[in-house]
Amino acid sequence: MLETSARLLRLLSLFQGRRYWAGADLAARLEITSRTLRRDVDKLRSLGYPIHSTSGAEGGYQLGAGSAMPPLLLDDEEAVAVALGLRYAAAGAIEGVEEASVRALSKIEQILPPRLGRRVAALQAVVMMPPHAESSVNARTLSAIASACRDQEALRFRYRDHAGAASSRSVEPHRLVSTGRRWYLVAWDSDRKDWRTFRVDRIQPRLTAGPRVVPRDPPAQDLAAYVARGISYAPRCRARIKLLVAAEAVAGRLPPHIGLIEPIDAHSCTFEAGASTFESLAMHLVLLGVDFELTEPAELVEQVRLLAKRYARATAGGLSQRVRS
Amino acid sequence: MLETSARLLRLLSLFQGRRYWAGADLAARLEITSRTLRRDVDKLRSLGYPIHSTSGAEGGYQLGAGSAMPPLLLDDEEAVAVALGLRYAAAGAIEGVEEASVRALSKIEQILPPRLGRRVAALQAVVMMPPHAESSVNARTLSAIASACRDQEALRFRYRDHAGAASSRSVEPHRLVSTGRRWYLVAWDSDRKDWRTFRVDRIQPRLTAGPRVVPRDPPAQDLAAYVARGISYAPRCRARIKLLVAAEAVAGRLPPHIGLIEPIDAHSCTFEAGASTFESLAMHLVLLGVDFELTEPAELVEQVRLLAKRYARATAGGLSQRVRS
DNA sequence: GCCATTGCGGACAACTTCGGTCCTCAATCA
DNA sequence: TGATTGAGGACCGAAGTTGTCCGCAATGGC
Repeated sequence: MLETSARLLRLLSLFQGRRYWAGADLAARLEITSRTLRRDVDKLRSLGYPIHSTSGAEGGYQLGAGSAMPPLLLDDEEAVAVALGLRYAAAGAIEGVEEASVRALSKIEQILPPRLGRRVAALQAVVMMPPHAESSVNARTLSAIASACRDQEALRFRYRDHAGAASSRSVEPHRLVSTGRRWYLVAWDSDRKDWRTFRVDRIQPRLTAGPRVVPRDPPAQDLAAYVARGISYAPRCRARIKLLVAAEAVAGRLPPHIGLIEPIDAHSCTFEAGASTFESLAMHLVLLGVDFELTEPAELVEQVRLLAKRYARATAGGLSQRVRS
Repeated sequence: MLETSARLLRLLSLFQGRRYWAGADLAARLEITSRTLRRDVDKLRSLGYPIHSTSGAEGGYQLGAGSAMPPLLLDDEEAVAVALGLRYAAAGAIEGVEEASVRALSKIEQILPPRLGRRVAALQAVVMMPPHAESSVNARTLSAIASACRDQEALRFRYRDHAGAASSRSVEPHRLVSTGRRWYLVAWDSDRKDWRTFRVDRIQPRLTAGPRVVPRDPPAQDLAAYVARGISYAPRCRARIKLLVAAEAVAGRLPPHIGLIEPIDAHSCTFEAGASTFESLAMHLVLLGVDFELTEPAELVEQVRLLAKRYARATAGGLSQRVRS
């Protein structure tokens, strides 16, 4: 039933536009009887979307926050805003989500209607990059490379190596890696027949998209570590923290370039971490969301205290979670 | 058919994760025969999603950019990145999309699973606001107010007026308006029984959400103009530009606070615009996407030339639009 | 030019679902 | 208590779904 599918999508979209809906209103909007509406609501529920309802006068339906992310239905303006926000985040303005931003960006740019793409480009042209992006990376370049990685397309670009010498490269891109300060592309160099790591800010991609290639086995399991070794990146601030949970419980909960988790026993482990500032180190610690013991260094202790306060303030002003007043 | 709807969504999500898919792969993923896959593809097509396909060896399917925005299917990481990027954009970092950002933000925060909401809050606590946000507005406050407007909920907050005197307000929020420099809330003050305009950066919202209220007629049709009058906001840079299209053709194509469109005749009109810098004025001009005549002021002319160049550069490095290499 | 590969889509049949109608029940609030 | 609103069972005709089988068309390597 094509019409049913479309209607479910419309129903979701209505719920994203407004929180509360009376059953009669929804039924009228969708041009169905209220019985069918109830059935549709049931369908959404059985698809995993938590729709609360209340009886009586002033009753109605409301979509709550579930355990999984429902599809986001954006109008044109909103899509442009999201694309711009992601470009910002991907450029390094928001530490900790760079890789996810690029992934989301390549998703949205792939399906963004051309007329909206033009608006994004126009707005982007005037927007300044975040001040602390060390070597500003073109969001479009990032997104293009990310797409090539995802779609397994060969890529040709001009590259300026650390000595300043320019060369033309032809590669099979494998993955983008962000060290938190810079972007790197791990790719198989077709000419040199070996894996290479490229700094993205030194890449000038060609317009032409290459043919599809079969994916190769990556040069290392932990690409973040592979890149880190290759570029001898030495974070200024380091610390060893004892976490009061099992190693498995935190594995994969934080970007891998942040630090190493090593088990001590069944309910504690060591977190060896490095970052460019104690502030960001403290943040990642808080992000882990587990109990830990921390005595030194003093700077980190202080930062964690500061963060705890900020975090409290930030959450104190939050949205209420009530179902109904 | 519930399963069919869910499968269509999964199919869309697969397409957003990778561009090219062989029919057999898709069918295997969805555990259906290739015939059913073709039927599903047809369904998506008839729902308006442009899915291209190619025959022959190495053939396959690919989702292109259509004329409408398909639902965005994000994983957890990506959702967090989007929420953070939007908070950034809403805070004024990206001129021109503030209102859309807030709308998208309140959409996504409403359905964001709580565990992701915590991550957003944690990351947000460490992220600095954009440097040029004149009076920094808490993204959470903005999002809370936007939700209240959308859901027609009464709102109580503490307000510090321009003299610095604090008061407690109880309002029926109507709409958020961004002048490009600051956020304002247009609301019906329940105590004073009149419309009021509040500067959002002076609002300290209460946690408790109020009861739902029936929407009132707004105090003016053009709320942006209403707010602008109320705050006597005088942009430093002004210009009158002759646009070579009918007034109707551009109406509603740009944020209303930017300027006024007045018809001259059937194929031209006057654009009276103001902005804080000639640069942003030039941007909005380019954004209109129509032919125009511009001779003065000289600063604006220069900015438009600069912008045209930048715009060209920005689009020159773009993603290719090919269907297949 | 041949041939393998891959997508296209019609036809069919067994089966499932859909959606309107009609009904009773339960919760909520004035 | 009564009005309002959601919940959901029963029924039934109409409509959609899916796998199977088929021949056709486009593409690219040999």
